[in-house]
Amino acid sequence: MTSERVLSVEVTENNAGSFPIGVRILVVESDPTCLRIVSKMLQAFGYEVTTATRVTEALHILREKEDEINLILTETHLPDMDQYEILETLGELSSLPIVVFSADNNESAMIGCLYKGAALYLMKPIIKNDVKNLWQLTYRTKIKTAVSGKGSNSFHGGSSEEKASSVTVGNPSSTMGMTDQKGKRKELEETDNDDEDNNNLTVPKKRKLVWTNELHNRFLQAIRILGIDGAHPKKILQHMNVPGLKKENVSSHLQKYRLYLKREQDAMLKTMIRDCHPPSTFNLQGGFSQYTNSQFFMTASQSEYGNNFQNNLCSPMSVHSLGSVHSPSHVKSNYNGILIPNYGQVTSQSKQLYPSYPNSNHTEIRTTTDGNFSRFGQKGNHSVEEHLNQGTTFSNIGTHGPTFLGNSQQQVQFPLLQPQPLPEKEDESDILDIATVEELELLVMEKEFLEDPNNDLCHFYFSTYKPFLNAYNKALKWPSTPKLALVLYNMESKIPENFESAHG
DNA sequence: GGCGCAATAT
DNA sequence: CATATTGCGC
Repeated sequence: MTSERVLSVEVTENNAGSFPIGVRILVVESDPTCLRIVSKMLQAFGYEVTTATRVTEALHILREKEDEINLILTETHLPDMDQYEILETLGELSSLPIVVFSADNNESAMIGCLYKGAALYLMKPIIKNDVKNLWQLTYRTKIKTAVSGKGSNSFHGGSSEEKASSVTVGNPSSTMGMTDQKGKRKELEETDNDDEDNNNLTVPKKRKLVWTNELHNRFLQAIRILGIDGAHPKKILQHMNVPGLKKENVSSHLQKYRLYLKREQDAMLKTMIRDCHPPSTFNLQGGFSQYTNSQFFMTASQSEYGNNFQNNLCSPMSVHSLGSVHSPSHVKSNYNGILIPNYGQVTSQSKQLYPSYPNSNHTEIRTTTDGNFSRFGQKGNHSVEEHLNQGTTFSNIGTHGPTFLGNSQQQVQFPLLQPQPLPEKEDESDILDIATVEELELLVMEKEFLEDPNNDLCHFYFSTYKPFLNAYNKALKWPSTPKLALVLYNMESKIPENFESAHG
């Protein structure tokens, strides 16, 4: 066992590297919960996911549109087929790399699968690092198969949008042609290329870039590093270091981002003017300035819905994304006992991201009344419950080079809760089993730090704290609002009696 | 030539 | 709808 973990190359330093755009993975797993979690995990890394619960279904999908799939990730214990048979059948039908995952930890099963053609054997529970670099398997396959077509530099790159077909206009990069072969091969093929034997088991003709959480996180991170002055598309692109990403993508996103910020800010100012309650707790600039790093903490009183909350200093968009960066050790409680980490802030000592919009702000929760921006940086999930954010840090932004399969270093590890007894069945109870503010606070922190699929405890949250999750998800609709405060607000009716006294 | 911005296209 | 593309002024 563990051999697959050992097998992984551990590319120490440049772990940030690149990550997949437009890589679609077919996940075959009969257990819906597991399927969901794995899917989510994959999506968090920017993969696109197609799911199947049966082998037959998977076969169907492959027959229909194998060319849209880049990799198969399958459980080994499926109801309709024997484990090795699965591999054989899938292998016959498609030439896609097959990665299996299973709870089987016996060596023979593993070896058997590998022998039967699996490219990789992952053990359940799957963790973040297991899937992080799966795209590289597709890359390998691609190269192998692409050789026939174009010789050397046909790097469809696990990267993104193929400009492949269509293309209304002439061509963007005809001039440069294939000059780029160095460090970052961001450009893809020219418009006219693989005609003859179009090996379409490469990346499909996904042309529109989807700004996933991960992608957006990188975007934000880059901006944060660069500061307002350097936050231009070109630089951002460099810092993001995502293969396949083009400057135009960044520009476009940046444009949207700024627009968003502006609207946020406007709304904020309006509400400030309307009822200018001076910030009761402390003054933003002053209050925050002591923390120059990425850890801010804000106080939030759960008493008032309206105007007691401090807003984030920076991009509301970053609320979700940056959440994962802080270390809980910094979190202290005070005031009402509630202190939550603030996400997104304007770090970069002294320089603010968007000076034109005063960052000092204290506003109401309802800065954006309808929460229509809540989605920024969010993957396009619909059901509220699906809103699980991916926490990821990018400690080594700026380093280049591809990473390899492997679970190298863990970023920030949070000491956390002991595995709780997990009620087998879904607890539909509306009553939260939370006695103190500290517990709740912990829960919020833990959720943010640990919902990270990296941690198995996410199961725990799913099934146990449904009311909390609901409230939390509701809270996400207001990006610039301290989450905990909203969670509290939303849970108001469900907070146990002793709740108040706990922090009184 | 890059950038920001707005309009327009997809 | 989110993203891409284009055109214009800087």
